[in-house]
Amino acid sequence: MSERTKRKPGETRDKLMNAALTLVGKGRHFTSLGIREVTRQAGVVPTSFYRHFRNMDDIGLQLVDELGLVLRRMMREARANVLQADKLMEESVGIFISHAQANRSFFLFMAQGLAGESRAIQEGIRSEMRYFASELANDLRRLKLVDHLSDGDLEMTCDLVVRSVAFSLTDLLGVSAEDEYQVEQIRKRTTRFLQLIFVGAANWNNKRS
Amino acid sequence: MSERTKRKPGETRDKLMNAALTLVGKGRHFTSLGIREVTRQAGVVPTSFYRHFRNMDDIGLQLVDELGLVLRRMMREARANVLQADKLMEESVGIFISHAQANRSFFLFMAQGLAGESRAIQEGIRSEMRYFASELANDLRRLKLVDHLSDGDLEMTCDLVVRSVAFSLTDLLGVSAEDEYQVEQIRKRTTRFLQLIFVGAANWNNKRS
DNA sequence: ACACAATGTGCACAAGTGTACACATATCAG
DNA sequence: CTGATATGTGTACACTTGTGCACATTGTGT
Repeated sequence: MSERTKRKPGETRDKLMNAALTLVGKGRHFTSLGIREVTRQAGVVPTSFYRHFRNMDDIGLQLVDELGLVLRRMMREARANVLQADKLMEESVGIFISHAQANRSFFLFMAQGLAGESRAIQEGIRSEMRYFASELANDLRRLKLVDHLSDGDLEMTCDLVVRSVAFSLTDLLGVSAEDEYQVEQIRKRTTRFLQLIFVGAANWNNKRS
Repeated sequence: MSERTKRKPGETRDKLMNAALTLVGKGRHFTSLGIREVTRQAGVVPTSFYRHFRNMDDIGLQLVDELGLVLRRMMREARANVLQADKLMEESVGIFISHAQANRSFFLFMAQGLAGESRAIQEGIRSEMRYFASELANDLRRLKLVDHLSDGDLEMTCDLVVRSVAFSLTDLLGVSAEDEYQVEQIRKRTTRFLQLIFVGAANWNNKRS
């Protein structure tokens, strides 16, 4: 009946995760964050941390899960907006860039985690990327754009696409979102990368065997 | 005239840089290393650090320079060994993998630095990669393998190649060098990535306009 | 309404950290 | 050889860190 409860369940938990993300967004590296630092940023007493997480690795893993949600949202939007095949890559790259900017901290966290020091987090992020690549392969097959490729080759192509885009991420996160010129450069280059890859995929079978 | 001096110039400096590298090799992330930790590993008193470096970023930058040397050595070996064009990619990937394993710590440091928290180190590594890509472009042009590509397109292709290989690095560094099966998988996949890219490059002009 | 579990707080402490300062020793130029 | 300079060492201090413990507050199922 209490109209407004002073303490919602999981409130501090969210505050802590947001705090960690905020610090990452400010340029700190996740691996170098400490428990006290995070709780301070969250405006919470240090010991509260242990009510929700065992250690920093733990909070990292939970951030990976949330990262998964962000990626799914992005995929959903891409599927909804990319209708005609000819603009496929420009559109996709555009959607990717706008999501990366809207969730800057999340993507920073992702880029860091790929070479982070926690094997578990690393594996988590890698797994998200694999999932993303396989969904991409499904979509492409459904659109009948790549009938000439074997399943294995299609998977490889999508893997390379996802990697290339992920690498562009580090370019993108290195420039401020306001620097429109630089962002535009990155957009163009990433798009061309993808086009190059798909030209390769289109002519793949001719070469092999 | 002293046959053996007890203290060689720059000896501690090297010990410190090796110590930092060793710690990175052991799985620690460079950004999370502290001055005391490094000096301890080097078997040196903490204050000695300041005789050679201003702070951790400084030592990181000097490591980037040494990384440059490692990369040059690798390029030289590649140029010497890759003679016939048909085996070009297998050979190159092989050389890359063996160098990456021989200098594991250096390449770990490189992979970490790409998303590290020091803008300067990040920029340094990025610059090494650009240099590498442009040298690759020179070599390819010299071998007359890519006459149909404009300078810009060739540069882009090489950029994508370098990025893909760099990303494979994170795969490679994630498995132990003794796990031959996994290493072989990575070798195959990376080679196929490069082949795909070059098939794309070979058919690039047909597509564009 | 009540007891219990979940969550938040304050305090404490040992350990580790960056770095300043004064001093010792080695190397080198003249 | 002699001083100057570069390099290494020991001590010290103010802070920060992770985390254990006892206690306060809140939310929930019955």
